[in-house]
Amino acid sequence: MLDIKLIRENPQFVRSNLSKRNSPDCLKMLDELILLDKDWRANNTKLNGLRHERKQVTVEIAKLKKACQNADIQFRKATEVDQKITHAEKRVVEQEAQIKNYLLTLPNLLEDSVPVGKDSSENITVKKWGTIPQFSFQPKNHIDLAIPLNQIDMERAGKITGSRFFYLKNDVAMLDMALMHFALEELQNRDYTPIVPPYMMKRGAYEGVTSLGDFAEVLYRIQGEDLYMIATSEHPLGAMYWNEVLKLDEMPIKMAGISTCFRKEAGAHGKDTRGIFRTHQFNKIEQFIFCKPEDSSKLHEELLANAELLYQKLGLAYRVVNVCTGDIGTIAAKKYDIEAWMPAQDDYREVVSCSNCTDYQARRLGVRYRAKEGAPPIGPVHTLNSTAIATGRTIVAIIENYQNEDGTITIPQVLRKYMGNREKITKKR
RNA sequence: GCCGGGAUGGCAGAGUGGUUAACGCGCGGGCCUUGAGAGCCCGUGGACCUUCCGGUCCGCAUGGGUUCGAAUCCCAUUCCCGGCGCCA
Repeated sequence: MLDIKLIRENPQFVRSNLSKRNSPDCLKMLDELILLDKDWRANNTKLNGLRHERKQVTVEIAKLKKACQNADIQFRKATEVDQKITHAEKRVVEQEAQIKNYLLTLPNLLEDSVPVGKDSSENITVKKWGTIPQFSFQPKNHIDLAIPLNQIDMERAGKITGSRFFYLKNDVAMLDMALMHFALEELQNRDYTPIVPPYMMKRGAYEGVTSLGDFAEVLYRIQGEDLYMIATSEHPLGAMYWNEVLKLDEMPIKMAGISTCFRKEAGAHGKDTRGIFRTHQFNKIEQFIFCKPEDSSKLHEELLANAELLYQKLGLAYRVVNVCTGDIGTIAAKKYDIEAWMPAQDDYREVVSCSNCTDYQARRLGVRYRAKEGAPPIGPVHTLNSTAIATGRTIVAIIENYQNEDGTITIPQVLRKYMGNREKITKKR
């Protein structure tokens, strides 16, 4: 959510920033919001005047009653003003709801270093790491490797839940846990607090951490309850301090979220349908930070560096892209993606998304900070989030990058200690 | 799930139908002081208007209701505490 005061005081600045997003709707909304806000303020002032009038009458009645005098005239006046108030209130409440809706829909302001572009094809590669593996044979995709080894069962998952679900079995089931354990240990060594959050959230909390469009497209709702399954632990971690005021000396708060993620993938029909690359359910370790505004740029780089180091330790080649204005999404002011090399696709694919949400998410959530106990709040904090490891896609990368000609898969060195010190994934009964 | 108790500013905690959320702590500013502290004075939730002097409204968990008037009475919901029940 943007600061309505900034919109009032400096509409040109907001307008020129939002125009980089290549979305005429968004500029139209901004113009409508500015007019609506002006009208609301006028109506609100009028309403306050009426309420004042109403209070005066109440005071008169109290006086007359005390003096045992007749107050019929005042009662009549009260009823009259009440009607006007009811009318004015209705309009003001409606306008407030509309304004809130505009504010929840308008996207974040972008940082200057975000490249201008129309879609993901115009993201800028800022770094490449590692060597793309060369195979002396035709490399297979993760499914054609894992199924003969009896490590993944897609068919039976389809039978009980439909497409985009899976059973992980044997070594790959262990690999899933090993990746979680590995990422968690690395982050704990950097003072990130491990947290298992709730896997469901109320709508009100959810509106604070995500954009309204996500409710239909990605979130599973629990029938008959005001609860949504989390799409990432970013959401319950972000909502953790909902409507709270943090103290300066307790920031930055660095957390490592541990959770399964649930996504409808409603807008992804036909994309990545084979295997476990894009699924309705996967495990993920997520990094999340609450910090002072002046620290967020620096910490954004830290989150990226943490994620990069994990992929370096896993020995997976990747590139880092600076996501452009047309692809960045509603809440981020700047976003990096890490894309790992996927041999079967002969391309880099997204495995990490690392965002600086500046004050946008925090303002929606009402998370502010104060200098010390007793001092008044200074303003909204900044929030940042980044994948550490999402197991599904990382498993795909490992299986494909570490495949051997005989169809077995070498286990990356750093994961062996979590997998009984075995070196290879082989066929299981 | 049942019975009982509760939710008031950053914190602690009064107010239990009549305009004003007491007192305190904390925090900010001022006076005093070589300085610090103590002491004293003023201020300290949010929104809106403003000619910058000030003015108005909202705010006592949330949403309704009763009343000329609600932190206070009634109903529903959420959460917390205690007791009972159920449960991996």
